[in-house]
Amino acid sequence: MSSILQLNIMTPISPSLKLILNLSKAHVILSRRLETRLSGHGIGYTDFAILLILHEAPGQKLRRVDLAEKIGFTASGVTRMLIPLEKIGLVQREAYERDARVSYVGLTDIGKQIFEEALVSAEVVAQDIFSTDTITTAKAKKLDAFSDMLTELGGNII
Amino acid sequence: MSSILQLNIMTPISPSLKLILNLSKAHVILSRRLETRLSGHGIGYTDFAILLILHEAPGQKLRRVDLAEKIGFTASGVTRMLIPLEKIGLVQREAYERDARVSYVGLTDIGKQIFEEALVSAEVVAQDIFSTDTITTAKAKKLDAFSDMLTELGGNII
DNA sequence: GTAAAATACTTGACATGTCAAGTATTTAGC
DNA sequence: GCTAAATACTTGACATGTCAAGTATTTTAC
Repeated sequence: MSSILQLNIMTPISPSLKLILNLSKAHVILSRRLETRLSGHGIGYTDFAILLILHEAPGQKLRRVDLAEKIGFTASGVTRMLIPLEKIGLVQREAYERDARVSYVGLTDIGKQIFEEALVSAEVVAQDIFSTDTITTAKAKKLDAFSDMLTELGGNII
Repeated sequence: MSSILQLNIMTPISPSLKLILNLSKAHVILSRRLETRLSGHGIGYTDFAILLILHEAPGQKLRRVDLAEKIGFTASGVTRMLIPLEKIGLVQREAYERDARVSYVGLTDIGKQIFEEALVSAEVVAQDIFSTDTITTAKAKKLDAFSDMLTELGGNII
């Protein structure tokens, strides 16, 4: 530091690393926006994701370990997240007779109803975010390429 | 439910909503991967992001409120995250004589050194993630478009 | 068949944030 | 210039996860 004017001459941050950091921030911004809207239905962003995954699953139920893999949590995290959802009756535990280690999580009728109501709100937010007003330079066509990239990066919830 | 075979006939999840959920999962996967590598430098993923933002800031310092906006946290979150970083001497608090409400956070010499070492590790992970092996269909050329989209979605850390 | 390894899940201790409220200081409006 | 509003930051209480370790059950390998 011989110079008083500290110019940032070397900023060797690669585009790849920038992308990862920017993706994290985008997640924070977007999830917060959905969270706000979903709170009107009494559930959070993660709760919504869990309900959605169960809703799309065959028989609307899943092994906890598979749910964990889908949503990107640890098994422990799934156990923790499901506790309040079971308590308010949106999901229920189902034993698996062929393997006593396994317990399935299934969507209840109430859970399905709450999810479908919340989905409407979530879609409003999503459409708002991706309205052509806000997304200008990157056109709607590019959404597919964007989604493909996300999937390759591990983002394959649904 | 009159049918025994429960077909999922209606799955009206829009591409926009899917994209948001997949983006969140991608964040979890990617940040976990970086976190693992950064732990060897004694810092976490968020710590790294904070150090990076400060490193790129003019004078390598920032008001806490501006740091919060950059990283996408609440002001409270920034206060909390900075406590351990101050304690181990990677950042330091700097008073602002023109406004007593404000306190700047600046990178220390040690903080700069640790960051630059951690950056090497982070870049290795980033290059690995975006190596053409893993990213096949979406080519490296598309990274720019992807980054543009992220920026429009609020992902503008750097 | 049985011991060892693997798998599914839970739990205690803790990290990393948020939200609502509070303090201190500055700015704006009259 | 003085009061009210806005801004910057912190703090207590809490939510949402992780990690390491533990339990129970099943599978593998000999």
